[in-house]
Amino acid sequence: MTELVPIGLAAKAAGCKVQTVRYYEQIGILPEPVRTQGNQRLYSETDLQRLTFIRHARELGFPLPAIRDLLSLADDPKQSCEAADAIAHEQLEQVVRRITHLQALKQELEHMITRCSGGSIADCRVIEVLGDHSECISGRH
Amino acid sequence: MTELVPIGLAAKAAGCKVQTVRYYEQIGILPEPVRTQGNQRLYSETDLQRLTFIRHARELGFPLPAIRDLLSLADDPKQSCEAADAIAHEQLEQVVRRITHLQALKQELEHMITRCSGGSIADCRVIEVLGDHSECISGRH
DNA sequence: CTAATTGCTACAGTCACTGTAGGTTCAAGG
DNA sequence: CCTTGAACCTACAGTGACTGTAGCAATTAG
Repeated sequence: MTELVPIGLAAKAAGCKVQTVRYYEQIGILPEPVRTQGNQRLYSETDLQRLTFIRHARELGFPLPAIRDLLSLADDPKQSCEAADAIAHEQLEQVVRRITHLQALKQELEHMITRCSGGSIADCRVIEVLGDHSECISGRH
Repeated sequence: MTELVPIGLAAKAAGCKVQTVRYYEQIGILPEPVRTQGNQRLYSETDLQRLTFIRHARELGFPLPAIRDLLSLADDPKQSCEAADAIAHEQLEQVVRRITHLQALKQELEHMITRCSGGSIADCRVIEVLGDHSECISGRH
């Protein structure tokens, strides 16, 4: 008999909440696990690996549909690696795009903040800049 | 008579969808505008300014509750600038935190991708790394 | 005058969970 | 054996910030 763990321990091992594990089962990316006589879920080592895979991918920002694709690739080891590689590249591009976007925001926020001299709202640069797009550093997004 | 514009033009001017404008009214951060006899919304210059303010703040990543606060500050020009400044600083911190996080993700994705040699799934590094936390560059997040 | 566009309300759906209510099961201590 | 308390169960509502849809009514251009 291999070790079977209840949902609480499975969630803890994967670093997520109990509800999240049930949610993954509900949307069909985690298989329905074995149950006790009392109807409580018991997860096998394989189940835990799959859950860990999902959580790790989520932490890397992969959306669930992409993870679904990755899992079905992982389930079929004879398939080419290309598809998985493409998904990872797509995700990397997304991350790079988001970083670029956030760095522009950072610039603009810093610009806004340094111009605020700390008087009353009437001459607050933060409020003013927000109300006037022409004061943007980089123009329209 | 000042220029009053229908919702479509207001949305276009602010760079958002018509539904978004109605949504802002619904949650109470845009006032109910004047209507035509036929019950269609007409926006004044003041309304447009407020909408632009909201959109600009949203583009900078401010959440709506923060924008609500900024607006009530902006509505009362005698108040101190401090509160607005604090909200902007908070937002800047958030952005910086997100950039840091995304840069770590970028590292890990790149690491994962460069190790993928392009064979079959059986020895795909992308799949493997996702399934095994110990291969992370930076350990647990 | 008519057709196309734009507008209206009300509501459901998105993503990836998270929280809640009201109950049941399990493991440990007495 | 019994009880207590933690962990579990289902089912459903809520989050944020919109977005989409259905089924109409009003407006505008030709």
